[in-house]
Amino acid sequence: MMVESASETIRSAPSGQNGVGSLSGQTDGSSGGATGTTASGTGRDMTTGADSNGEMSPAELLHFQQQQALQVARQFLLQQASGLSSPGNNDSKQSASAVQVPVSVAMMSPQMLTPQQMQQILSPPQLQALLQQQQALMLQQLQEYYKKQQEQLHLQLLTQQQAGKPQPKEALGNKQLAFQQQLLQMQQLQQQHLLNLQRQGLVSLQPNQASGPLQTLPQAAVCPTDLPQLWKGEGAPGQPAEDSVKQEGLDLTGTAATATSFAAPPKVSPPLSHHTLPNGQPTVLTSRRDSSSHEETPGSHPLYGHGECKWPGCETLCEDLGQFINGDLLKGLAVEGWDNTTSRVQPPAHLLPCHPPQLAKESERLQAMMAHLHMRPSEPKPFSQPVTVSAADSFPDGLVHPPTSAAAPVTPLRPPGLGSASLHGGGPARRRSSDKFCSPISSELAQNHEFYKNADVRPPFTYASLIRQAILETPDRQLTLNEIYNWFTRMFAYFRRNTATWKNAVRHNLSLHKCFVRVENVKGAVWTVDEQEYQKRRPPKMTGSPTLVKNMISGLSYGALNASYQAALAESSFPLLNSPGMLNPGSASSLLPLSHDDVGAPVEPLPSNGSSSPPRLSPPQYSHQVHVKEEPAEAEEDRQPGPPLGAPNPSASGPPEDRDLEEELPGEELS
DNA sequence: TGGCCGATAAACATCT
DNA sequence: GAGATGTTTATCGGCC
Repeated sequence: MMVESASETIRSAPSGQNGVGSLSGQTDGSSGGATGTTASGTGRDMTTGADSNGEMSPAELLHFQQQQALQVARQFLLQQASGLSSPGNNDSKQSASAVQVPVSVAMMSPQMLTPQQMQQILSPPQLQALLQQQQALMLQQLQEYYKKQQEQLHLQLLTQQQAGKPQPKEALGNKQLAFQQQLLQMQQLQQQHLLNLQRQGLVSLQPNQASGPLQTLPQAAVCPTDLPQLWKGEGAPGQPAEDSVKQEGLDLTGTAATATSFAAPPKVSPPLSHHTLPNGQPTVLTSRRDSSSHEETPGSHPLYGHGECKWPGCETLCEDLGQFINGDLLKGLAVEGWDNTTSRVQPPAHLLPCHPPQLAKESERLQAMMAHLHMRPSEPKPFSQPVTVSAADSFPDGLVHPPTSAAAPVTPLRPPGLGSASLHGGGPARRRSSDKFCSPISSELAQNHEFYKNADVRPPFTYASLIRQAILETPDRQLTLNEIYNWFTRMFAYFRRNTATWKNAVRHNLSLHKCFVRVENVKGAVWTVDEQEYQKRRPPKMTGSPTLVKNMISGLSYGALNASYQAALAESSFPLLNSPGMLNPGSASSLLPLSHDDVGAPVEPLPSNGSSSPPRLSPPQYSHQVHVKEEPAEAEEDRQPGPPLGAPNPSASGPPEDRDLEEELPGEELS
């Protein structure tokens, strides 16, 4: 009964995944209307956007940039996937449950790789790096675009002034309105993009950031561009943030929470109002069209509705549209200090500040968003998750809650670089070949240490692998049971709960597998690893399996690409990649001998593979591991005295030798 | 379909 | 006696 219920609990996780799929499908469907039909839909948006101002609208520019970046990313991923996805890969099996397509990436370019595949292939740091590059590029081009846009506006104004024909206020207001709409759209699209990234777990959002207006972040946030400077310009002189207290639709938490309900946007709110677009979902684009229609409709204005200005945070009461345009809307210019008589050739940001506090707020938001995208690895990152039905119900914020407080497995994310099976709530570790062959535990842990540390995701490794990793990470190559427990809880958020279950499993594995040797120490009993036994227990039948061979080879090539890509990304000063846990040679070297624990064993039975040394490993080490199983016991006993790294520990290296003889010597204990 | 492997649960023994 | 530790068995699911 207990087993049954437990199994049900485990099986409920995949259903949760299906929930993701269904919800994502929903969202995808809704987004498909606006952006899912990238080819045609974008084109429509582009036309509408171009209709209004005769140029590329911010929406389409943003869209275009996203697609460009994703296209590059996908091309890169395709190269990897071509090697990774073997015919027998689990993709086919995933397809049933992988119907879900997370919104943001898929909506931009549904062709080629799916976001899941991206997540499978790329580790979170890589994905984050990719996204950050994408964001940086996007922002840069947006910045250029707005520069041009503002310069054009300014030039037009100057021309009109010099011609002595002051532009009618209404025309000016319309011009400015169009630009403000574009600004809003850009912000909304960015938020939408960010939200979608959060849903996919590609970007984390700290609760404080989510709930708290992003303006609390320092101004000197890691901003790849000087866009905030441009935005602030001289027209937005450090407005007090108190004026921007009202955080309505743009609040990311709210957007996440209302993600499921946005499909039915309020009908009464103006399209560009943040009330209307609580989560910046693709309705932004739809609303763009709506806004165009609004502009065409006399007596209506996207920023005006229900007798008040719909500019976020303004809500100035206006009796009619004319009063709104001539009064509230243009008042912003006067407030800002715009002087039609002066010929200022200043950054045209001052054209915008109809409501300077709001502009400052929005600019701060943007800053915060960009700063958020440059999150530091050291920060506790409650990795966001794809919104599942159950998770969305229980965790409206869409974030992974602290594992210690999590009452139920959340399994928010696909463990990086691994198959979707790793997502199965209780079953990821049940995968055998794929995770072992394609994802060396040590390198995986080295790359995604922060991920597993903070995300309540079950590591896709067997208990034996984890125990071994824990033991081998120590200088002495030995750990007490309690220390192993501590390592588990320290390294994995997942193991901070259900302690009885996994601790029992740990003990079970320690006792069950011969590779774990119990040694009586002065401090008590410690556990060590018998590498030979560990390698022995590896399934040797892989030799004849072309699929596994291909997987393995693909994994190696992936490692090469991964390394090169990480190196390339490292140049972009991506913090995660420079974090000690990522590419730190020291930590990497300490883990290096272990990194092929899962790869080396499968590789080793392949005679021809000996030449193709894994890129991530130094040839000597690799060959060393290869010999572990092939060499006779006496040869490996020659190696035994010295662990791959660290000082040889007599107590650690001794027992394995005894353990090797254990099968013949019943009395296995040394003591 | 069966075997293998890993996860999980549980019972039991031993030790502190 | 309680808890931690260690061993063993049984069952189930995933994968090949």
